[in-house]
Amino acid sequence: MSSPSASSAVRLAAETWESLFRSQVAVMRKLQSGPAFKSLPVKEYDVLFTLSRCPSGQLRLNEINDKVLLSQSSLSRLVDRLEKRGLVERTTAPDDGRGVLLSLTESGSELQKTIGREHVRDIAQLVGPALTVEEQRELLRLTEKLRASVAGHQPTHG
Amino acid sequence: MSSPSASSAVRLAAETWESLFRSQVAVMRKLQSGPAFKSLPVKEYDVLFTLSRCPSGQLRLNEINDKVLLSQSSLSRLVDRLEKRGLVERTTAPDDGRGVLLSLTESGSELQKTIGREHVRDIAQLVGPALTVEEQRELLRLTEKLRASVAGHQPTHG
DNA sequence: CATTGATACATGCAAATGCATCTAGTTCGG
DNA sequence: CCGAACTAGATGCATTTGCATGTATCAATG
Repeated sequence: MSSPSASSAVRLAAETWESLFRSQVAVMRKLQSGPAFKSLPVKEYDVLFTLSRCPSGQLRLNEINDKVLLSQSSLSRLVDRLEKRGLVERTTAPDDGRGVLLSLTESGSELQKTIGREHVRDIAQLVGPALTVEEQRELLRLTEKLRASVAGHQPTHG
Repeated sequence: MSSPSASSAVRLAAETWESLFRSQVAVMRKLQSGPAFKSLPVKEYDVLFTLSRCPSGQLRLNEINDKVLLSQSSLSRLVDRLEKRGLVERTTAPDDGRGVLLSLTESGSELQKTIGREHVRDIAQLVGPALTVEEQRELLRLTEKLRASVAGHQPTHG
């Protein structure tokens, strides 16, 4: 806790997070202002996307909640909206009566694909020119490592 | 536009962004749930922080708006709240009567420092164990490069 | 310097969000 | 089996957000 470089280690971590955060803001701002998200807000698309990547095609609400930066109640209501538009379906979880399984409808799957294609192009246009392929691979590796480490951590506040 | 690996380049960019985004969500979720932000929401702290880093101590609202993921109107009202709490001050820009310069009050500066100290510790606790110093330096470099590239880009939609 | 268009920020209003709480289903100790 | 503690998700309500628009200032053009 008191090595010669303890404070510089703390500073480096803070600067790294700050830079990661600002780059996320910059990219996200561009992406969400694009025409891909005129028909559906990014956060709602993100739920459709998450469902589309899931092998079983179904996810519990709390699993989805881990992936998006929304409170439980906000996600519940976001899903209300998606359901009202006929893009997803709620089902009671078979093994746990409290749980809700969410799945894409045909229409939801189609909309996800349509937006997804455009979205992926937008991403490539932003990230492609910014970083070499090698740099992208490294950024992918580092952020994945960071996410994995953070996901498996206790708060430890105090 | 049609090299053999065009589609895999697109996929890599998309996966890289996805990973960056999810890691940001995971870290942010931990950070904002900590006790550091009981007294002030993260977004409001972020404005205080941004002002505290600024050499002149003053920033235009539109400059701040570039750094945070908020609409212009939401930032305007967020600043209302900060002003009402006596943490910042609005001044008309001397060289441009339309503009508003924002600066920290003494009280705002103190609160920023108090929260900031705790916040930086939390960050170090999350990022420090996740990545080596070398990896953090590389992540810092890559995200900074990405941000700089994206900031200087036209939308190019269509 | 009048006019037209653009830029910076504020505001009305509807929609989204989060906190606290509620309901229902599950788990565990006896 | 029963009841207490726990978990998943829904809901009431106040706050926050964004879109559209308003107001004031600036810049460009004739």
